[in-house]
Amino acid sequence: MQYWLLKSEPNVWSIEQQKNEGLKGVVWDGVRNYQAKNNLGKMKKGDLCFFYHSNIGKEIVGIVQVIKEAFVDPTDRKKKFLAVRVKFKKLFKKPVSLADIKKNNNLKKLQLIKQSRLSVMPVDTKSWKIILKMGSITI
DNA sequence: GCCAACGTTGGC
DNA sequence: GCCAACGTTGGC
Repeated sequence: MQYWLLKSEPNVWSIEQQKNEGLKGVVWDGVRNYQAKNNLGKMKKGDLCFFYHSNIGKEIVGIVQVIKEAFVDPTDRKKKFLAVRVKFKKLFKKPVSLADIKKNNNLKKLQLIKQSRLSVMPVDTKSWKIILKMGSITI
């Protein structure tokens, strides 16, 4: 089991919309960055991902789960990039803001801080657990 | 709205 | 293959 963080602007794709799609989930497409693509390619069915709202909110708001491993992004005409299918899993009781993450010395290594432009990134188990606690949820 | 940090493109 | 110019993302 591997953990990830997915980023989206809530006015494009919010956790609420994700929730509304229910069990069938949504295709996570539109990624046009090689580093993000490589990460998508490593995802396994069942992996869990934090769902981060960029720009508006700037906080981790929930968790989604990978239900279909990487395939060619249907929106990519050149068929170079990948997409996965994810479904809504859980909402944070208390969203964990970027400011809170920055304040926590144990989360210094999160790529979210260093590489703010990357939209798909791995999260190590330790950080995952810390953030779950901060959001006062269990999985 | 500004700007830093990246990515990408295209001329050479 | 290098690098300048340009475009985009996202925090502030």
